[in-house]
Amino acid sequence: MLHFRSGHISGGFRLLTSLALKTIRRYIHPPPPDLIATNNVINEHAKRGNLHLAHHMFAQMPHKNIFSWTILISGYAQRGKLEQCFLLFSQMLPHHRPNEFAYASLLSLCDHRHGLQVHGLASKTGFDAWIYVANALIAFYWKNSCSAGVEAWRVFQEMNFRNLVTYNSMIKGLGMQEQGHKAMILFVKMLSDELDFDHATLLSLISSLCAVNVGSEKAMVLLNCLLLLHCVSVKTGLNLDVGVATSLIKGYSALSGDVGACRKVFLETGVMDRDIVLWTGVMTASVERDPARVLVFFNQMRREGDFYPDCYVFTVLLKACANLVTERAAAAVHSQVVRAGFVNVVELDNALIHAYSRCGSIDNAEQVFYEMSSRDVVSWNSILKAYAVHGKAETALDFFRQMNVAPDEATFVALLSSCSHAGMVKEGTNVFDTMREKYGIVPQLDHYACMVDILGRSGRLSEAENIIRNMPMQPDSVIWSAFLGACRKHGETKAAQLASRNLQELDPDNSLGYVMISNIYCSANSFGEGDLIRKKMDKAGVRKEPGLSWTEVGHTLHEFASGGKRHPQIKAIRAYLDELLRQLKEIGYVPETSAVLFDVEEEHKEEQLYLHSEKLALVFSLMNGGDSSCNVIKIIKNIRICLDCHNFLRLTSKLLGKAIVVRDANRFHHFRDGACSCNDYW
DNA sequence: TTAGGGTTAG
Repeated sequence: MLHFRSGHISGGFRLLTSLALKTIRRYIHPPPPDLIATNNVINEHAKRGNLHLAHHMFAQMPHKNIFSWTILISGYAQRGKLEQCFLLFSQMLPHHRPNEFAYASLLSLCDHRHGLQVHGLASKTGFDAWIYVANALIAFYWKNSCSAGVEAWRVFQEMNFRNLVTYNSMIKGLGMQEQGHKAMILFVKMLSDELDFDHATLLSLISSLCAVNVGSEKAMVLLNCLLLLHCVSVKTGLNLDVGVATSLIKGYSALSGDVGACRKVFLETGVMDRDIVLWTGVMTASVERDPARVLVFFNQMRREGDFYPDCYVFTVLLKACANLVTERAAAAVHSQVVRAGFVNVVELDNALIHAYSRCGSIDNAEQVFYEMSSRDVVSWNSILKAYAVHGKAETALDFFRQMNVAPDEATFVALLSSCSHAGMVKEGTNVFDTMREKYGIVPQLDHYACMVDILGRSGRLSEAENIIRNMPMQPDSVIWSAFLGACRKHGETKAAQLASRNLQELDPDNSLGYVMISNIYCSANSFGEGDLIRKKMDKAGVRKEPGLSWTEVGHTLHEFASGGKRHPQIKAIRAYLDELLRQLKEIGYVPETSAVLFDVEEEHKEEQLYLHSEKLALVFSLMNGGDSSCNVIKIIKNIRICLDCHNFLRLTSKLLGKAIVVRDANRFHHFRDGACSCNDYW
C-alpha cells in the first residue's frame, strides 16, 4: 500500500511508477528459486542472531537481490549493530535502491545525528512518505527528542494515512516523555478514527501512566485511567496477554501501591503463559510493602517454570533482602549470583552494596564496591549512603574526593546526611555551598532537610529556622520533623510548638507531630500539657507506632515488643536481664529515667526502661548464643533508640566483650568496647 | 522486516 505526504505527490508518483515497473519485471523474470531459498535461510539465521553465519552466506552469494541486503541489514539492526548496518547500507547503494524496510531498520537504531542523515536521504528518494518509514521516523524522533517530541508530532501530522503502529509509536513516545495524559487523549482519538487497538497499545498506554511524575491529585486521575484501561483489557481479553498483565501490575504498584490488585492481575494470567518478565514485575510490586512475599514468589517461579533467574530477578531479590534486613538471605543470593556467572553487572553490584549496607555489613558492602570493574553514579551514591548511615562521614567525604563520575542530587543527599549523622556542621555547610557553586546542582527538599538537621541538632536553631524561612519551596513534613527533633534535643518548647503545628497540618496521620511535642512537655515535667497533646492525638485517631525490635537467632527472626508481655520466654528473659543489670550497675550503668516520659514514680520508670524492646532482643540473643554465623549481635529497631538503651548497649558491649550492631529508624550504631560509632551523637 | 512488559542510590 502506498501513501504520500502532501508536497511529495510528484516524487511519490515517480516512485510508484518505478516500483510498478519492477513488480511487472519481477513477474516476467522471477528470481531463481535458489536465490529465494538462500534468502530464507539467511533470514532464519539473522532472526536468531547468528549474524556471522548469515553474513558469511550472504558474502558467498554469486547474485544478491534487494531482499538479500535488506534481510541482513534488518538482522544487524535488531541486534543494535549500528556500524555494520550503515556499512551494508552504503555498500548496497550502488547496486540497489534501498526499500522502506531498509530505511525503517536503520532508523530503529540510529542516534540523533545518523537519524537525521537517514531522514534526509529518505526525503530525497520519497521514501519518507511510506508508512513503514514514517512510523519508524516517529519512533526515532521520540527516542532522540530534545524538544518534547515536536519532530515526531510533525511527522504524525503530515501523514495522510495512519495505522495501528503509527498510534502505538506515538503513545509509546508520549509515555517515554512522561506525557501519559496526552497518550490517553491520543488513544481516544485512535478510537474515534475507528482504528483497532492491540495488546501493544494497551501496554504502552498503561506504562505511560506510571511514568508521569505528579502530585497526589493527579495520581487519582491516573489511577482512574488505569482502572479504565484494566476494564478495557478484560473486556477484550487482552489482560491475558503477559505483557499487558506486566504493565497492569506495574501500574497498580506505582499508582495505588495496592499489592492485592497486583497479585490479582498476576493470578489471572495462565500458568503456562507466565514468563520471567511477568515474575519480575510481580516481585517488584511487593518489594517495598511485603518483601517476604518476594522470596515466596521467587521459590514459586522456580517450581512452576523452567526459568533461570536473570540480573533483573536477582536485583529485585537483593532489594527484598535489604528491606528484610537479613544478611544471611543477602549472602545466599550473592552466592547464587556468583554461581549463575553474573560478574561485573553494575546494577547487580549496586544492589549488593545497598543490601549489605542495610543488613548492617558495611565491610561486605565495601568489598563489593572495591571489586567492581566499573562504577556508575549509583555505585558511588550507594557506598556514600552506606558510609553515611554507618557513621563514617570522614570516609564518605574522602570517597567523594576520589569519585570519577559526575555527582548528582543523590550524591549530595548522601554527603549531607553523612555530615548530619556525625554532627559535622562546618563540612556540611561547605558541601551545601559546593553543590551549588561548583556543580550547579540546585538544592531540593532533601538537601534542605539535611541542612536543617545539621544546624538544628548542633544547637544552631535560629540558623535552621532561617533556612526554612528562606528556602525557595514550601517546607514539607520531613523538614518540620527534622526541626522538631532538634527542638526536642535542645528543649526549645516555643519553636517546637510551631514545628509541631506545621507537621500536624502537613502530615496529619504521622504520630511524630504529636509524640515529639508531648515528650518535650513531659521532659520539662509539664505532664498536664503532655497529656493534653496525647488526648488530642487520640481524638484525631492517630496511633503511635509501637516500639518493636527484631533479632535473628538460628534461622529465625524473633520479634520483641516493648514490655514483652506476649513473649513465651519473658520470665527467663527478665531473670537474665536482672542479672545483667546488676553487673552493668557495678561498672557504672545508671538508668536514664528522663527517657521515660510518663508521669509515674521513679521505680516504675526504671521498670519501664528495662523492658524496652531492644533490651529484650539483646538478652534473648545472648541467652540463645546469638547469631552463631558471626560474632556480632544484630538488632533492628523500627523507631529511634532512646538514651537509656544506648547507654545500656554501650556498657554491655564492654562488659561482655561483644560487638553489637543496632539499626534504628535513622542509622546504624556499632557498639564495641563500651563505645558507639555514633560518638553518642544521634 | 517499523512499535510493544521487568532491575540498582529508602
